[in-house]
Amino acid sequence: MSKFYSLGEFEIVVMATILHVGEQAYGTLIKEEIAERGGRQVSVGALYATLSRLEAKELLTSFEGEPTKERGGRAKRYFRVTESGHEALNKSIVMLQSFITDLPKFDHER
Amino acid sequence: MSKFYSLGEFEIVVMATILHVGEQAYGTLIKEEIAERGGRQVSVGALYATLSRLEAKELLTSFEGEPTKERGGRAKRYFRVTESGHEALNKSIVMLQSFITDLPKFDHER
DNA sequence: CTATATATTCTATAATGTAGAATATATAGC
DNA sequence: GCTATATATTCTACATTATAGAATATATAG
Repeated sequence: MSKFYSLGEFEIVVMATILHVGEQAYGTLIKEEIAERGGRQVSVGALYATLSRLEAKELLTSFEGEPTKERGGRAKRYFRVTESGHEALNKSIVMLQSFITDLPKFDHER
Repeated sequence: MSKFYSLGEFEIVVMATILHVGEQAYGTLIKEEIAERGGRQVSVGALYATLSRLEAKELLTSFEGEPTKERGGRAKRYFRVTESGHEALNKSIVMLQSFITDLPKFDHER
């Protein structure tokens, strides 16, 4: 019995991006992918705070990976969407679509 | 020169609903339409707070109308989406669509 | 003038969104 | 082994959005 959480706008972006990126999804790469796909700048703080909150709600899980071999640096933390994360994302998307599809055209009355 | 505001999830819902409802868009009707269209309960406080914030950002305008003739009661406050409101909504939708379209299927690894 | 229906505003609080500094940790090169 | 540097995440702080429900306003019916 998984509790339903309605996702915020940025939460939807983050969850969807992890699915797009797939197995290689870790913080910095997710951040770059969001910037590229959405033409939108994201601060590290914004992203990691959201990742942590989604993990706390069990919509994501994470595990430690290896540091980049090329040049070193800190180890990556990889993220996966959980099954209830998928449900929450799908529900949020379906719900949003019901509002944003077939929008009447803007009627420039002045 | 209109400043761009990225809309929150509920803000998108509210803006889109006003467009769907059209000329008759006032608080209580918007609330009912959201409940019906999205299968989602909305408290009066949640809705009016959002309407006020959107109006403060000039993404909506409002004007006083007449009270309901059928039984009386307080006058309605009608809402209209402004031109910059339209822009903001469209940008938010396009941005979101770039994330939620062509989502890879969930791969039930366990 | 009181009961009731309709509608919005007010008061509080929780959750989400956001930024940037601080920290951790790996490799390269001397 | 140090030091510089690259990579990556965590921490700290605060702003904005989201949310609920009580309180208030105001119209008509009787």
